[in-house]
Amino acid sequence: MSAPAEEIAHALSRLALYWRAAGWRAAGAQGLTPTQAEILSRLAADGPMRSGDLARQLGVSAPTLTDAVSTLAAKGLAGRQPDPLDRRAARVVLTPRGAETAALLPEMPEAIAPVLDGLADSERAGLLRGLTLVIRGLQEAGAIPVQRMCLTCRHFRPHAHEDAARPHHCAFVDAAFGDGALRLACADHEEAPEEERARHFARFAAVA
Amino acid sequence: MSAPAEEIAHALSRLALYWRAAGWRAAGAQGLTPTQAEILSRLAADGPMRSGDLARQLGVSAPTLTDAVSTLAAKGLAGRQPDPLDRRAARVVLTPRGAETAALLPEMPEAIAPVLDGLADSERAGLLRGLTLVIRGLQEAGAIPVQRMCLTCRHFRPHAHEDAARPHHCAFVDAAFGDGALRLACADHEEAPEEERARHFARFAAVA
DNA sequence: GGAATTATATTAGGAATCCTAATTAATAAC
DNA sequence: GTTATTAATTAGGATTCCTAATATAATTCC
Repeated sequence: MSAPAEEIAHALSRLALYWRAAGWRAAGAQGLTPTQAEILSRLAADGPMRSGDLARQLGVSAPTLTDAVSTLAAKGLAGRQPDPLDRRAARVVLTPRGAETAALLPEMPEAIAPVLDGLADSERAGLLRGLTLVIRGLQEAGAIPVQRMCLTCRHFRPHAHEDAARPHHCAFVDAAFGDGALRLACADHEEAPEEERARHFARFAAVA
Repeated sequence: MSAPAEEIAHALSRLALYWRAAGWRAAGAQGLTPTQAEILSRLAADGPMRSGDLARQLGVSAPTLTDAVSTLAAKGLAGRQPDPLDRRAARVVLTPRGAETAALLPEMPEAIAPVLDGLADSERAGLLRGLTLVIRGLQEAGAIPVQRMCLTCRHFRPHAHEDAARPHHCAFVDAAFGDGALRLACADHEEAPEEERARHFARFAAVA
């Protein structure tokens, strides 16, 4: 009855198709494919990364990632460095030109920005909250890699305040915030221990 | 300040990557690629369709769609029929084996169902509402094709009731419903005229 | 009615994605 | 020290996906 799970999946499916198609257009403007563009963006945001980590984050196999990095290397946008800690591993790094190109890539598809800006604050906050819960659930299930999000951070204090608009607290910046300010890739993230993560998640999800 | 548009885009981006990767696994179980699986699913749900419409719905170019249909035809899962109304056009149809295969494809990635089911009713409703608004916005911008969703349906009456839990009304089934029951691909959908669509959309979005 | 335009789909050509399976090399376990 | 295990690449091949060009049919404009 009140089970719109299929409709939500339907909606996510449509958006995933759109995202992919928009990725071709945006990346194509820089002479790249979506996978190449995504690699450049990740490296620009997070610094050099091991090949395997990139593959996991993009959800592709290791050989696919190797292919894409080789192509980027041939274009002079990325390179490989041996990892000093593990000589089996290779760290993928941006070249200066790769960093320049990454800076030209849009953060999101062109058409989506005005749509999101057109939503009411409460709509955006609710949407972000729901998406965050879904991502956290998929992480919990091992379906996607853990990211630097509030829900796994040791600085996160869900529902620490009475204020309904800003119930959560970030111990790092020592400030209250609401669902609208939830982060998915915070620079100050520090992974909380398993037990604490589970406790925070339960508390966050319970108070609907 | 309360502008989590970037975070929402971030979340959608992660989910799009996951969706694509999950699509490879699910389709692969039937010996298909994600594009092929998507074509079978669409045909199974909506009946024979013109090649161009399929390409638009999947967000790929016409030649890509032609490729995929040719591959499906070689596998004995789909075929082409000339369109009696327009002899330039070709309608893509499922073979019996194609219909059987389509029935085996999961509605959503395996890991997502328990996650969505684990959300509170209000979370699911809020998430669906937000996603519906985003999709409608992208349709309005011409970025994705219009679908058979409540927000474009002539039977839809947004906020026709006082009941906060079920404020909307569907004139087709003559029943009240809430955000959680919003449909994205309703079999009884009938496209409303432009003016009515805009009016409904404004009313739906305004009452947050 | 006939010519020009537009729309639908396919073909051509080629780069890149993406997979699984097999290989090489380095680390970890025993 | 030998045996797993792990990281990454190579090998091989089907498919995706693009743009540009082509054939055909429908539509529009005189």
